Amino acid sequence: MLPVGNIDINRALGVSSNKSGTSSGDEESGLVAAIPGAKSRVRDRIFETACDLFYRHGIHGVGVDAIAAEAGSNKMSFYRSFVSKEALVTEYLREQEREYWAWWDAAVARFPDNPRRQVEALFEAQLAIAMSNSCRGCALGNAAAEISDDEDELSTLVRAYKEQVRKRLHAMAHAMGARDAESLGDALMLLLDGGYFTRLIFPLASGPISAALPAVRALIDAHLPRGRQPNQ
Amino acid sequence: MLPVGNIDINRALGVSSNKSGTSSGDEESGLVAAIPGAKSRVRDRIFETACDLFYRHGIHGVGVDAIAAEAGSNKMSFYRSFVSKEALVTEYLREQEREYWAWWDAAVARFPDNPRRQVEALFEAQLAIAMSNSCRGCALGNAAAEISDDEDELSTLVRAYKEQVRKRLHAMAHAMGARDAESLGDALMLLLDGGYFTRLIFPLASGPISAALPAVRALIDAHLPRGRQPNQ
DNA sequence: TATCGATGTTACCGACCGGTAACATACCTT
DNA sequence: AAGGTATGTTACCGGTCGGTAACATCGATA
Repeated sequence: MLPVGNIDINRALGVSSNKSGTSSGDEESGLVAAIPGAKSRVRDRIFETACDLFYRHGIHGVGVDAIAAEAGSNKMSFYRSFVSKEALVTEYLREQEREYWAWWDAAVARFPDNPRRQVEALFEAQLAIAMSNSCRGCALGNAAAEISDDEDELSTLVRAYKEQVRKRLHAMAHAMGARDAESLGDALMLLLDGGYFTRLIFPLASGPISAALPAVRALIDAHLPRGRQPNQ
Repeated sequence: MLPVGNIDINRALGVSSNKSGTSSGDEESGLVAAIPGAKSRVRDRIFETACDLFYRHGIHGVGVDAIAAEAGSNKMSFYRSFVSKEALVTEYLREQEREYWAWWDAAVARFPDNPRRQVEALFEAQLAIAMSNSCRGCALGNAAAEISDDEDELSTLVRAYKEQVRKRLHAMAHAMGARDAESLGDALMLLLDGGYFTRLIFPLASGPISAALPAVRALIDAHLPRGRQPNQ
């Protein structure tokens, strides 16, 4: 019924969603049994609504009926576009991951040759997002908190994502010439995820998340070879 | 059916649960309408099972039928001890908070006059818990991730708990004479919660959580007045 | 032995869940 | 105007959910 008011998690950085034309030429051969190739306005609307609702109320907290209704459609149209709720959830997580990396890359792209500034920019961008009212931390991480360990597909997806985060932070720590780069990268990850986690509870930036950036700087300083702390 | 195999989150530190005698004298006047005064073996068994299940599979992921069955009882006996599932959930969160502070106090008690060592001991204890197979991070925080914001009672409870954590860390940072004690305390909280959050995904201590303690030390050093970094 | 409280058992309720069938409409294309 | 495609509508299914009623059983106590 009521319009969604969709505020995207990465709106703050201008990362575009999947609004690409979906031009009506059918590149997928028409006889695909599964639905994933389906292109339609309803499908897009439903998917966006689902993403929004999942993020705001949790995956278990939203039923397909509610999703379809909030998208101004109905359950039957939902099942014409998605084989099951679980398939939708998987797609939701994948989309979140896609948007996350787009956001990450955008934040980092401004300082191609300065890994230290890249890391700082990352935490600046995180803080910027945290200032949004609709921010509820990390979508993938929250999903991990509510799905049980034995839901293999989902938790594998989330695990792979988190491992990517870790790998990238390791790489950046190494690139800036840090002693004990792995340890620094891990510490950065703790600060990052700590920010997401606490943002779930504390409104806007009133929580400890504001302390992330100074801590990041101090930690990097502590891991840089004596004598060259400059670079910024 | 199968026995629970209850491994408590704070078993690692020897913090006892609510095993106190529950001596059969009824201090509560018998005509209390609500159940909370009820004392019985079944109730305790059900409650412990519920705590275990909630922690392992999430609150939405466990029904009262499953709880009662796993406790070797049945739904009817459940509702003789708890007014509703929601009431049980509230009690679960309260219990988790109680156990958490007991754990915290135990970790900190060994160094009554050394706030820096206290903080370090806290993170050591966290790492010790993270080594347990059954560890799934912070029970209260996970609950926050799966309940929607409009569940007032629960989220208020979690918020109060997190604010307590923050307050205590601020106090400790201040007590150790840190410059910018609030910022240091917040950074410590980010590391702490980051550890809980990542522990959800990474098995045992293979995740970034091992980097928490060194980072804590480096951050404290950076916040201590020049000249006196000793103390350990 | 009689009684009473705590517990187990069965059956049930209404609500909601994920998912489907059958049919009606509206629109776009030719 | 004709046909097809996308969408809406209604009704339904089996299962599970939180929650309750009625009755049976067991054990301690008096």
